[in-house]
Amino acid sequence: MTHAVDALAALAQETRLKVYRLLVEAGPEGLSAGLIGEELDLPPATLSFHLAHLARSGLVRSRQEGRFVIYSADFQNMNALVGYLTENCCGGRACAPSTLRKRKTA
Amino acid sequence: MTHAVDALAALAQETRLKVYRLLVEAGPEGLSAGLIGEELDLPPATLSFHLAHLARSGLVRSRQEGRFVIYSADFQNMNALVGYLTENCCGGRACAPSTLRKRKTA
DNA sequence: GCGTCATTTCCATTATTCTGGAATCGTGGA
DNA sequence: TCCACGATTCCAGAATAATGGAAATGACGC
Repeated sequence: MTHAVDALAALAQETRLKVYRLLVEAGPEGLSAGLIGEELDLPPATLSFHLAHLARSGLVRSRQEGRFVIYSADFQNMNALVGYLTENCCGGRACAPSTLRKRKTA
Repeated sequence: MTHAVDALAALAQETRLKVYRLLVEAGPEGLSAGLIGEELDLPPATLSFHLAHLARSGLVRSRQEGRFVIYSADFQNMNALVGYLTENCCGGRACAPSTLRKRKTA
């Protein structure tokens, strides 16, 4: 529960959402902090603040690679979050909102 | 984009997340404001503030029914949000994080 | 060890959000 | 019309989050 709130709060901010989506697009290889900052044109302190926030939330991982710190999206945790949000949907009864069934999430 | 941030911000708060999950569980019929407040033990002003927030975000709908206002989860918008978050996953390349593929979301 | 470059921490300022009591609005029944 | 009740708005105080410059940390090559 607290985890979910943290994860959602991490994404509920324009800059962090941009960072996150950039990392989702980048895939498991991830991107260095520097590249992200360049791409989104952010001052280092601001970027670091937001990256730390995302990492704390579990939605993003970081690994050191030489002088760089590489960030990447944690797809498992994102998936757990989505699961949590739709848990017990419609109290187990047949679920009218059909759109929820169609997902295959490429 | 702004929509996504609003939706995420709406859920990124313990009380609102509880309300939302309650409504997901309740299904399309929804629950009256009063019932929600009773269930979660919230003062009316606080509850109203959070319900308004959720409704503004589009994740929750409200309809008047006699003297009651009934709130219900908007499953379509939630689904759109999830889609947005995983858009362009891994830049279109074969997607290593397999967990994302398995979802069928009952 | 020393300079360089990537990233983070420190800090103060500014802005935003949460909370809940009291007053108000709106609907329906008597 | 008047009352009762459900829900919302108003307001102000308290708490929390975002921003970015400057200084500190850490890693590598020489």
